[in-house]
Order: sequence, then C-alpha cells, then structure tokens
Amino acid sequence: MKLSPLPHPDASELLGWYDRHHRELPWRVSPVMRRNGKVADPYHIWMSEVMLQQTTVQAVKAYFEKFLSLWPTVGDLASADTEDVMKAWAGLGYYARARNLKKCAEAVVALHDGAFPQTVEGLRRLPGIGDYTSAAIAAIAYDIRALVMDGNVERVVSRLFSVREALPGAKPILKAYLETLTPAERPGDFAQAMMDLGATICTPRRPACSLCPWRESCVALHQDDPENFPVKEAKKEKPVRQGAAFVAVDEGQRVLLRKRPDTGLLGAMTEVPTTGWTASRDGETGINAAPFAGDWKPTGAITHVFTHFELRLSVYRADVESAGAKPNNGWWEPVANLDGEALPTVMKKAIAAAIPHAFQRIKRK
DNA sequence: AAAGCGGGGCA
DNA sequence: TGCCCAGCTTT
Repeated sequence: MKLSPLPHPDASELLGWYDRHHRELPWRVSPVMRRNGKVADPYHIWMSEVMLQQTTVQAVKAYFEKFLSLWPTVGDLASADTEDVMKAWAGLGYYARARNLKKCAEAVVALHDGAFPQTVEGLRRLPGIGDYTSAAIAAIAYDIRALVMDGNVERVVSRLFSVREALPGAKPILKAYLETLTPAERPGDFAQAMMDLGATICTPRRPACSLCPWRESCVALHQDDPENFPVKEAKKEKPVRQGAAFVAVDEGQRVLLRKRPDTGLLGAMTEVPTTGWTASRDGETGINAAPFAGDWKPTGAITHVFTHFELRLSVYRADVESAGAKPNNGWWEPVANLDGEALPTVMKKAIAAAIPHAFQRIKRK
C-alpha cells in the first residue's frame, strides 16, 4: 500500500499519447489535420456516434461507409424512404436507432434548416441523442468542452481513481472526476483520446498498463488491480423463450414475409411468420400456429440471444403454391432478394435453417 | 430507478 | 460461456 499521493492525471500526457497512437477511423479528423484547420463534419460525427451506441468500431465501419454512400448529406437522409433506411440498418441491431436516425435528420432539416445545432442542449433535444451523444458531437465536431462519458471513459476513470461505488450509481462520481481531467484546449481530441485509450490500452481484461500514458497516476494500478474496475451491479440471469418460425416457399422460390409492428422488439423490421415467444411451450408455440394449413415439415432449430432473453425457435418449412396460400398482411419475396430486405439476424438464421443456400454466412447458433 | 432493446467479438 | 461494446427511450 502506497501512502504518498500519486500525481493527478494531466490531459497533456494523454493528448501527447493520442498524437502518436490514435487510430485512423473513417469519420475521424486526425490531430494533424485538425491543427491544419480541418473541421469534422457534424453529419459524419452524428452518424458514427449513433451507430457506435453499444456497438463496436469494427461492426460500424462498413455501415458508416454504406450510409454515407447512400445518403451523403443530412438532407438526403431526411428525404429518404424510411423502409430503405431500415433495410440498410439490418444486422446492426437496436433498430430504434435507425427509426430515430431518420426522425433526427428530418428534425435537423425542418427545425434547423439542415444544420446541426452547435450546443449540447440543442443537440440533446433531437431524437436518439442522449447525454453521451450530445456531448460527443459537441466536443468532436465543434471542439466544445463537454463531458464525454461512455463505457470506455467509465472504465478509465474508475481505474484512475479506484472508484469503489458500483455502476450505474457511480456515474455522478465518475463525471465529477472527469470534470477534473477534461482540458479547455483540444477537448474534442481529448474525448477521442479517452475512448482510444479505453479501447486499446485500458481494456476490460488484461489492460496494457505498461504502455499507458497515465500509468504513474493510476490508483488502481498502484494500490489494487485495474481488472477489478469498474465495479458493476450484479445482473439478472437471462430467461429462455421458445416458439416456432414458419418458412413458406412457393413454386417461384419466393418466401412469405411480413412486417413487424413499428415499436418494440425488432420494431418495423421484416420477419417470417412466427408463433408468440413464450416462457414455456404451450398450444400456441407449436406447428398449429402456422400462417395457413399446409404440409409443414421440421427443418431444425435455431438459438438467438437478445439483450434480455434467449430465444429458441423450431423452424418449419412448407412448399406451397402461393395462389393457394393466404398471406394475410404478408408478401412473397424471391429468395434471391432476401439480402436486400430489412431482416434482423434472428430471421436470417431461421430462413437459413429452412433454406440452406439462402444466406452463406449465417450460423444457426 | 428500472426495464426494454441486437449483434458480434473476445478471453 | 460470459462479458463487453463511443447508450437511448419508455415506464
């Protein structure tokens, strides 16, 4: 146990590290370019930040490029067809983000003449933009000294100061510490540096403390173990739900699809007909809940893990003549077109179980 | 304050 | 297999 106080972490140490070791990202303006006067495009920063909510950088890159290619400006996105936005977002998850992305673009055009607000408060009022995202856009796009605290920053700060309180209750304490770290100069680079540090050095497990620019200041490193932080409340165990999915294929190699309700789980996304997803099997989660009578044959089972439950679906297939089947509020889509549909991953798994050649890269488990 | 809301990568 | 990820909205 070290009794003498450690030096307080200095932002200049982190910024110097960031100048040398920052990652190149499609939406990022490098510190060198920033010094040369280049400013970040608020539309790009907003797009990347929404995609990055609870989502890894690696997963976001391809989607970011696709969205910028399809809709180069916020005006283009505002006037886009919402269904096309959902199709482009399919596979990235948390689909309320896509619905709010569209609403936000419309609001920026309608209320702000196509220019994003340049204050934290103005940004915070827009759909899909909360405390983190409003601060991040303000800092990164406008170099405003906002307090940007995401999961990475929570981890870094909790270790630096060895915060014993458990998340999420510890957030106000962590934010107070972050206030003492955030500089008046280069706050945008500082915010990105904190996240790069958390992503590459101060990782959840086996952090590379010997490479950390703040290793001399980290209380957890000197007095405890960084891997013990942040402390988190125990989480509840995931319940299992079960049901059945029905893949109908007609004589033209078309699949019966339908649209889910606009709100709730997988809102506004496309699906194959399924039973309800219930805690235990009963009469309504079996084959007799098929969309129409037919020669339904079991083709396997798939498992998909959502945030708050695990889903096990028995998959049935029937080969039918579409003229004789009754797709109430559904439509027949050629198998060859399925890649362009707004199908969430769980639905691609179900279809792949019934039609093995439909999706190449989809696993059943 | 707590719950609902995806999907993938990693040790 | 469990944990985590540039969180937000609704109740």
